Amino acid sequence: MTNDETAADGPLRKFRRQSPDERRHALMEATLRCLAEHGAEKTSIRTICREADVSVGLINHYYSGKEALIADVYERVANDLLATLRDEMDRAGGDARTRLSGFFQASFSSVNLDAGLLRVWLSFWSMTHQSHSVAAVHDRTYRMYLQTLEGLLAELASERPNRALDVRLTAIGLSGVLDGLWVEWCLNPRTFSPAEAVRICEACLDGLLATGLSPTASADGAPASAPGGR
Amino acid sequence: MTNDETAADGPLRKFRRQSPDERRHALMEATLRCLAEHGAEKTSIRTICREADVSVGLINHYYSGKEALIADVYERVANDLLATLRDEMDRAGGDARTRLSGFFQASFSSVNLDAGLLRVWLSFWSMTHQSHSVAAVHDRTYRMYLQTLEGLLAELASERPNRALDVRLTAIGLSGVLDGLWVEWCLNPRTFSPAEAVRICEACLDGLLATGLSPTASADGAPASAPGGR
DNA sequence: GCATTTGTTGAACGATTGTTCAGTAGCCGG
DNA sequence: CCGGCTACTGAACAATCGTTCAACAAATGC
Repeated sequence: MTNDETAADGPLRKFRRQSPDERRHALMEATLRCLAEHGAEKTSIRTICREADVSVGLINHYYSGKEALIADVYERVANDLLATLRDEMDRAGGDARTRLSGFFQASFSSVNLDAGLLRVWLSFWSMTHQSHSVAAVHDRTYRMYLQTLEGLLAELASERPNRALDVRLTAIGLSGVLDGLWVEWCLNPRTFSPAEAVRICEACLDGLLATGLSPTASADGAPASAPGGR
Repeated sequence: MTNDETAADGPLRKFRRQSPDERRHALMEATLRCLAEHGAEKTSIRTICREADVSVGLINHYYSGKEALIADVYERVANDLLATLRDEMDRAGGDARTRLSGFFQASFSSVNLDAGLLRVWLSFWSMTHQSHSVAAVHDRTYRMYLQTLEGLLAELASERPNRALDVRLTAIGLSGVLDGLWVEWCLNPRTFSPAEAVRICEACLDGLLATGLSPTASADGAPASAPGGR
């Protein structure tokens, strides 16, 4: 079952040589499955190798260590996620507001709403402290994530030139709601539904757009009754 | 230095007997320091015992295992955080809107903005999968956290009876922004400032209040241009 | 002062960790 | 068909993991 050799190969072959690219990809996939299933704490070199159906020594042949492997997986997972979100966003519609809604809905689609996926991201985040490379991957991918949101918001702002809008802060706020709700849903799916999460994001976006979060406002965090607070 | 015996005790005493409550408290504090410093992966029974200046066997005398100890720490940390937030909130002012601002500011005060503290929470969250008790602590404490926000929002809604407001969903949204921004700040403090985080929360709150998130709205997550959207 | 209670120790257990490296074997050019 | 390259194996390593438990010692009551 774990060995999908063609039948003609016979039982004699001990292993199959693969190109570095193929093998690296297989190792990353196996690592991903292990992280999702057991979490970072229980994911050992041996667990990964058993999942990938290779021997313990192979990982250190392709990677300098466990840390480098996981950093590589992080980069791949983050890029895949962003690509998926962008696809769904573009599929949603033409104007910026509709595409933002598509972004929200894709964020809370069944593909992403998985406790295993949360375990994967928690593993990455826990490693940012001990591993420079993992922290670097986080910075790089999160910046791209923000840039995607900023692009949409800039487009949306140009459609409504009468209002000022701090694109950077608004994007940060959106990513905050999205991430926060996603984490909480994965930790306890019974608290709210994905559809409710999307509605919350829409409402927050409207609030961020109305306020504008203009950079000219006072720098300190004074509470100050909100200007449009009625 | 680690032994603060009174001078008269002399160098002969090997250890000091303590009451179960004292010892349990000391073990929890030591565990907290270890989780903040090294993360869950590198926090072993031996690390904790060295930090608490006790022998390896003592933990299993007070707790059924590592898991039970950490669940206990989780409960304590979550309760302490909520108590602090409530204090700062009440200190902020009288009306609900001002107290909510106080809640925001306390969430992003220097006490909470610590990468070590994030490591602690990541440890807890990663364990919800393998440990029933840790998951139970999360459910219980997060519910109390939500109830605090819901109380403030209900109070705020009663001050403005003309608008409908889904208190539950709004509280979930707020907790999402707060958590999401907090996690992201701890992962990379250079992206935005605490004061900016507070401003974002205020703007999101205004948006949530304006929309009302009334439960009568369509249940599906249809984008639909927001009713009050200018 | 002595016996009792029990908080505390620390050696020892088997299991598992990441990494190393000498050796094996699949595959490709000849 | 055969040498050579190298992807690959897997035993072995030292270190560390969580847990156990018999022995020890500090406090308490007598």
